Amino acid sequence: MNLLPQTSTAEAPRAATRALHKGQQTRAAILDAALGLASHMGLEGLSIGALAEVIQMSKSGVFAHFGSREELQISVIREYHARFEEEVFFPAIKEARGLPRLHALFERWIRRVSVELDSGCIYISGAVEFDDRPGPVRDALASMVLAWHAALARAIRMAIDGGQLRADTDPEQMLFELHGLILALHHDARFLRSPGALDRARVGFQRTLSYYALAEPVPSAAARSGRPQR
Amino acid sequence: MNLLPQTSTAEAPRAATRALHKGQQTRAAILDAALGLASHMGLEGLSIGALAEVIQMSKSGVFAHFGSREELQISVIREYHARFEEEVFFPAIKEARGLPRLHALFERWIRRVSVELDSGCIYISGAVEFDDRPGPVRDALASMVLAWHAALARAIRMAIDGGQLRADTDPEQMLFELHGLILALHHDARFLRSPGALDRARVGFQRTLSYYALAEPVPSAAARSGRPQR
DNA sequence: TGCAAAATAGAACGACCGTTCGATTTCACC
DNA sequence: GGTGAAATCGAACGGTCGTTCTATTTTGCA
Repeated sequence: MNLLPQTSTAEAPRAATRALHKGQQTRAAILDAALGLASHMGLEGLSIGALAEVIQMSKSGVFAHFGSREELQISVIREYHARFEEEVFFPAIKEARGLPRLHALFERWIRRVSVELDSGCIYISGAVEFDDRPGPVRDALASMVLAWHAALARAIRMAIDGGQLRADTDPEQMLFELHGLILALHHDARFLRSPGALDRARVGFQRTLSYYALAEPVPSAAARSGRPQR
Repeated sequence: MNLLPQTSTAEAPRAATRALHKGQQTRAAILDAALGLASHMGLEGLSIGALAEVIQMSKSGVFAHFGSREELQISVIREYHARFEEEVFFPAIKEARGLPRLHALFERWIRRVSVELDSGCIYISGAVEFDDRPGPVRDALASMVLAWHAALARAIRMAIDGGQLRADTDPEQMLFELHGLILALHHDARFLRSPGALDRARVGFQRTLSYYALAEPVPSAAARSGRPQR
């Protein structure tokens, strides 16, 4: 059973048996604060000065742990990835293959995105911030997102193989639509503060499922009356 | 027939009959460049210095036209709104009520979002940038987005009244799902640079339509086998 | 053509940014 | 308990930011 990519928190000491050295535990504290800060201000809005103030450390003290702002951003992405795995992926993977697992993945994904307290989804905000900005940060972000999408596609494919979804289901297409529900949820809940968004995402999930679980291929009936203009 | 909110470019001169005074045409040129810049760097990344360089003017010269950066951002939002109206809303509203109009709205919306040359959608990037930041910029953005959503909901409602969509269709729910397709398209096309995204959005639209145009209420059949964990 | 008004330029401001460097403190281990 | 290494600090750097002033140029109209 394959997981998302390597979870190891970057460069762990060779002898990882001993308790955390001082440096690593403050580094963890910094990352924790950075994660909260980045989810509010975005990865681009994350500044070392503001971070130092939250942590109650000197700017240079914080800086020394990462060597550059870019490396800090990447570390934040990796930390988010690790938490995402722990809160969404690992619990859901324990469910039985097929629809139960797919449902668990979606339901936990929904909750991760719609928490309003802290932590807007860095995958989503990062995708918008870096869609025009090549570089290592974008690469790190993209690889994490792609890994997560691949995990979802795998779950969909298992439901197909198990006969719970139509055999002609295109996993990428279905994933596209489910991902859309998540993004709409994020938009309506976080930006518009629309209270019903969470349930709309759930309804959309059931509606999508009800289609791909159907027997006959495509009820193309009345849908084709609205045609494109060219 | 109601349009999106007032289109008037902010404060036009009382005697608007005459040709544009010098100030207004440079203001228009500035806004044009600002729009291009903001769609690449985001509204928060839009800086007066960079803008002045593009326009080949002094920083203070640019600044004088808006009085503050915030007012510049709001002006950019209004300008984007006007262009969005012109490229998406007005042409589509000429189509016959019901599915043809709804389809035209969606198709033009899709194209507006997926152009890769310039102009990422400011509605989408702005929503992510300002979902945690109250203030006049966020308010302006939200009111434009809500107006656009209201226009779409109206089009959906007309299709229901015309008998082209099921009578029990929830317009807000259907809008939520269509909006999700747009957001997924924006994500996959712009961030992941996935080439098939445009067609996936179109397929998703037809699939959504095929459901809401169906006769019987809900084929709840096999869809309920995956249950939430609480 | 001349003149008030509008538009633009240029320099300067305080603030924050990421980063560097050398001094100093704190830690881990023999 | 001492000692070398690791962690942290504080000051300073060059740069960009939005904004404010005061000149200077350009415009529109009598």
